Amino acid sequence: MGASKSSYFTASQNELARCFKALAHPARIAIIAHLLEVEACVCGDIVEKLPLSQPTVSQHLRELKEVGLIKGSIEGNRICYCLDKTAFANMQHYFDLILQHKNASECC
Amino acid sequence: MGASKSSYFTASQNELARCFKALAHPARIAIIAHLLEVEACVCGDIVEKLPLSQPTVSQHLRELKEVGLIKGSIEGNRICYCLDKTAFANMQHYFDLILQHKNASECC
DNA sequence: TTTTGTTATTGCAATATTACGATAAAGATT
DNA sequence: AATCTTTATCGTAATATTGCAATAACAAAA
Repeated sequence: MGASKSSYFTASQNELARCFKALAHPARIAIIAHLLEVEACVCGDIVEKLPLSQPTVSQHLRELKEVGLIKGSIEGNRICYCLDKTAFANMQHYFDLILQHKNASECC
Repeated sequence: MGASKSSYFTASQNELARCFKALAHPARIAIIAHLLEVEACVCGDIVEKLPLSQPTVSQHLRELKEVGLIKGSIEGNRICYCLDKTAFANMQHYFDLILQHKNASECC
């Protein structure tokens, strides 16, 4: 019955899926787009930009942070978030591997 | 309430999230890995390789097909699946854009 | 035509995600 | 200290995903 048999797959397959899952919501795509554009990346700014409540944004930020796509540093009262491009580079590598793979896969 | 306010976001944000969602499960990562390795890409082969039932694999294949990451062609009785590398190239472009973006984002 | 083989679909139970009000936590301000 | 500001967490309702048995659909084989 139901939901996620992650123990059946390899660690790297689970990890990769976990990273993609972090990107699998438009709000988190929007957060990333915003962090890419602005210099000041205070959490409150993101809440204002998105049509979502503060707790919901905070939850999305946590999911992005948990897979390492963003970092947050405490600045007194506030928290400054920004992208960690290393994590994005790691994910890009997955597509490199697929696209560089020479096979006859285009059989259909 | 709950679950998905996709109407609040742009079409491209929703589309991108939808593609990432297709990759957000280890079984689908495993299917892609298998299609990359083998020449013969008959559906039944995938079912044998994965620790999941035939209906479950069929459902995962449909999700991959719906976002264009794989294609399926009918071969008499069977269906031959393979990767569509164009779709992967499109997704890779997202990471290109982020990584090429010159900003002071590393503020944390 | 009946049977067999292969894949898709349906229906449903278990689990996960999403969203937010309420509230907690903690630094800043008065 | 009391209050304000900012962010995180808890609790919970609504919705989505996952997995599979049962079954349908359909071509191939007998």
